[in-house]
Amino acid sequence: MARQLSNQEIAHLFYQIAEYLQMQEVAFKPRAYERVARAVETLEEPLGVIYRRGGRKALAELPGVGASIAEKLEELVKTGRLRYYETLKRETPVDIEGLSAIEGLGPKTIKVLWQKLRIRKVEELERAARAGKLRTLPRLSAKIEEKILKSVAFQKQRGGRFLIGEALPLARRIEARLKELPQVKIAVVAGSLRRRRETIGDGDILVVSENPDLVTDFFLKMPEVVHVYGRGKTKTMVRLRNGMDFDFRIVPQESFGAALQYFTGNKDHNVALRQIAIKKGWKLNEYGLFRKRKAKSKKRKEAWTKFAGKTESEIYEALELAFIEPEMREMTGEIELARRRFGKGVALPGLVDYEDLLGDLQVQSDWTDGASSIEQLARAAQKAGLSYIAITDHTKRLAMTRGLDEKRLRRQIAEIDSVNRKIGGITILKGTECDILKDGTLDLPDRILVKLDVVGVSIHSFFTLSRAEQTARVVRAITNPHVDILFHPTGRLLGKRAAIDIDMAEIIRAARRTGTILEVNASPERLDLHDVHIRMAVEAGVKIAIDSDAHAATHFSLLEYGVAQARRGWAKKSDVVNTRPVSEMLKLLKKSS
DNA sequence: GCCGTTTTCGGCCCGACTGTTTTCAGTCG
Repeated sequence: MARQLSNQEIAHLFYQIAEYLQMQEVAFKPRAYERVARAVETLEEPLGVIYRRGGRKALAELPGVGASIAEKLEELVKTGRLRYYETLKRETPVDIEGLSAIEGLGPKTIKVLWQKLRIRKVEELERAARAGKLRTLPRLSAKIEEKILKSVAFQKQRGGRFLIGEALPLARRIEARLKELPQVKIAVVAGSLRRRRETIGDGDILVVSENPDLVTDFFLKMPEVVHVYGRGKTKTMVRLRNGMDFDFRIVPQESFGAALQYFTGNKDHNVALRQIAIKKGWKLNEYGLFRKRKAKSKKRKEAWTKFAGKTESEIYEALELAFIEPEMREMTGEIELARRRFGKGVALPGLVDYEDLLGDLQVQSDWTDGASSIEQLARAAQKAGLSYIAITDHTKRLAMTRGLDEKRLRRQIAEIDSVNRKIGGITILKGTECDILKDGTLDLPDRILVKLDVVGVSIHSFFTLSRAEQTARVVRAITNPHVDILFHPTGRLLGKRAAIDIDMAEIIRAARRTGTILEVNASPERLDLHDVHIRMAVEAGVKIAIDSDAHAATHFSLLEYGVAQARRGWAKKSDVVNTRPVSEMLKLLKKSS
C-alpha cells in the first residue's frame, strides 16, 4: 500500500501542475487546478478518508472537481503517485515552487531560464545571476539580475507565514500612525488580516486621501520599511523589517467601499461577486460597480457609469446579497447563504461579536505555569470587561508546570473562596485543566472534580497515537459526567506542532451526546478548534467556549483572536456559552443538567 | 478542466506596476 499523501501535499502537487500548465500557455486549466488545490487545502478530512467513504463520486462532489480531476485524485489516493504530474515534471524538471517564490519570477520566465540556461533550482539561478548570464536573455537585464539576487536573499531569511497575533498588532500600529496624518481621511487594515485568518502571508492597508504622494512618502519613510518592491499612484509594495510584505493602497473617497471589498478578498469570493455582476450586465472592480451607459454616438466604444462603491454594504446590496462579514468571505457557501437571506433583514448568520464575551473559562495562575496570581488575574479580567473567569491550572501529570494534585487543588479552592470574598464585581470560578491520560482516564479522581465549577480536559502527551486510538481516548474522557469542556481539541501549535490525528466528526458526535462543550482556544499559536471544525460543531448543535488560555494578567486581550476564529466558523452568540451571565452559563454545564 | 438563476457549449475577474518597451508582456494580488 502506498504511503498516504496529506491534503497539503496533494495541494502542493496541484499548484505545481498549474504552474506547469501556465508555462505551456495552456488557457484556463491552470485556474482549474489551482482552485482544486485551494479546496483540498481547506478540507477538514483527509482525501483518502473521503475516497474510502464515497469513492470517485465523492471526490467529484468537491468544488471544482470534475471527471478528469476526480480520476487524478483517485490515482493519488490509491497509489501515492500521479503519472500526469510526473510527465510534466519530466518535460521541465525544475523546482517550480522554489523558483516561483522568487519575486517577479513567473512561469514564462522560468521556462526561458530552463530552455536557454538549464536553470532548475534557486541555487543555479543565483549563480547565473551573479555571473551576469541572465542579461543575455530577452526581457532580462542587469537590473533584473540585481532584483532576483535581492529576492533570493529575502527568500532565505523569510520564515513563511506570520501568526495573526504578530501581524495584526503590527498592522494596527501602522494604521494608527497613518490616521494621525491630517491628509489621511481613512486608514484601515484589509486583506487576510481583516478576514482574521489564523496566519497571514502579506499585510494590506487601505487609505483614503486626496494627497496620495505625500501619504506614500510618509509610508515609505516608516522605520519598519526595509525594501520597496514598487511604488505607484495607488499601490505601493514593501518588505518590513520582520520579513513581512505589506501592500499599501490609496483610493478616492467615492471608491472606498468597493476598494475595501476588493482588497479584503478572498480571491475566490471576489471572483464570485464579479461573476454575479457580469450576469447582471455590470462590471465590478476596486473602484465601484458600473453599468453600461447608453451609447450616444457609435464612436465611443465603451462607456460605464458607476452606481455603487462608496460603502461595502452598497455593493452587496446591489448584487442582491445580504451583507457578508469579512470573516466569512472564504468562498465556503457564504454567497449562497447571502443570496437566500437577501432582503429578509437578517444578518448572516448573526455572528458572535467582539463585545459579547462575559467570561473566560480557561486561565492558568502562578499555582502552575502562569505568571500572575489569582487576584491579579481576576482584577485584570475585570478591567478587560469580563464578569467571571475560571481558574484552570494544570494537573500533576504535567510535572514541568508543577501541575496540581488533589491536595493542592483543595487548597486552591479555599484560596479562590478567599479572593472571591476579597474582591467584588467579578466571579472567580474553580476549575481545572485536567490531563487526559493515555487510556482516556483523567489525571484527577472524580471526588475532587465534583467540587469544581468548571472541569476542562486536554491532551498534553501521546500526540502520535493512531486516529482510532486517539479518538477513543478523547471520547472516553469527555464521556466522564464531570467533564464540561474539551480544551484545545486538536493540540496543534501553529508552525510548530501538527494537530493530533483524530476523527473530529466523531468527537463532535460524542460532544453532542454527552453535552460536552468544545473550546475555541484564543491563543494565537493554537486557535484550536479551527474554523472548519467550529462550523461542524455549531451545525451539530454543540456549544463552544472561547477562552484566552491566559498565562498572565495581560493575556485577556487575546480573546479577540478567539472571537475572530469563532466568527470564521460561523458561530452565533447563542452558540458560545461564555457570552452568557455566569449563572446561565453554569446551567449549560453537565452537572446542572 | 469546470460549470449552469441566460448556457451541457462557450464562456471563464480585472486592474496596477515594472521594465524594456515605442504599445506591451509578465507578474501580482
